[in-house]
Amino acid sequence: MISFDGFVLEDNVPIYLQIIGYVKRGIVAGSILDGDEMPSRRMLSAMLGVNPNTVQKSYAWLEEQGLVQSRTGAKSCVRVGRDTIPALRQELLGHSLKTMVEAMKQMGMTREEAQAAIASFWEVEE
Amino acid sequence: MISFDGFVLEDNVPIYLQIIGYVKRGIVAGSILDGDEMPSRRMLSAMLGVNPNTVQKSYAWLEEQGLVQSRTGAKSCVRVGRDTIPALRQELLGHSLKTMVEAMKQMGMTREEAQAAIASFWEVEE
DNA sequence: GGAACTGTATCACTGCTATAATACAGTTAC
DNA sequence: GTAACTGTATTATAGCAGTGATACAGTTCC
Repeated sequence: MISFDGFVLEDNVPIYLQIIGYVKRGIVAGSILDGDEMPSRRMLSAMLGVNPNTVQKSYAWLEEQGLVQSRTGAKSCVRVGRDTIPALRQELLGHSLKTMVEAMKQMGMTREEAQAAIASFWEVEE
Repeated sequence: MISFDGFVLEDNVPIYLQIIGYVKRGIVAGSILDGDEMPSRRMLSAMLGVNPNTVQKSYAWLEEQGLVQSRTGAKSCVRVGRDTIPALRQELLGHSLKTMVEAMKQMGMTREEAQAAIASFWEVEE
């Protein structure tokens, strides 16, 4: 079952979007596989300390995207199709990079400075 | 006067935070200088197509941080102190990088892949 | 001095996020 | 079959973000 280890709540971003993002990034990374069981809504809400309705909202959204399949009474599970990963990768990376690069450019950073910053920060977090 | 050229509204982020971020990044980049005049609340709200109260909220917040000085009746202007820029640079870069690097790592990317992605994206946006 | 600007303040309203408490229906496992 | 889980649905509440309209006080400039 998906553990949600290392999941930390962030400010200024809706919780349901953070949950959706966590699952999407996990699928891209291969740590979440097709057929994997999601925690139940109630269990995840207890794990994260948020309301069950908030979790339900993110699950419903993931189901609309075809990434999760639910049956009343049974556990929900992940659905990863043939072209799911490339599409998600493009979506996630594109958005992150766009935000990031635009911010760095507006701060007056060069491409070399940006890469150096990434490199040094990468070590610190390791 | 600060032009707010190239400012584009983004989804899922409060507008007043986007305005604050734009000013902060401009100060770090040196495109916004000590003493520069801010557009009036009404003028900027018209330029961005948002409500004057939303702009007022961001200006009030910038004033609390000591980055903007306002006098009733006169134009507000930017205040950049001796250690403002390093502090802002640290704040902005740290937050952006943290979010970005964590997302990339969770997606299973290596440091080399991350830097390559930055590099290729940088060109596209140029 | 007066017109046109500036900042400041207040009220009401909508929509979204999140919480809270239930209720009902279907499944899984013993 | 029954208990304990699952998903689903409903209603109510609170707070924040954002819009809209309006009013008042101080400035700048002719």
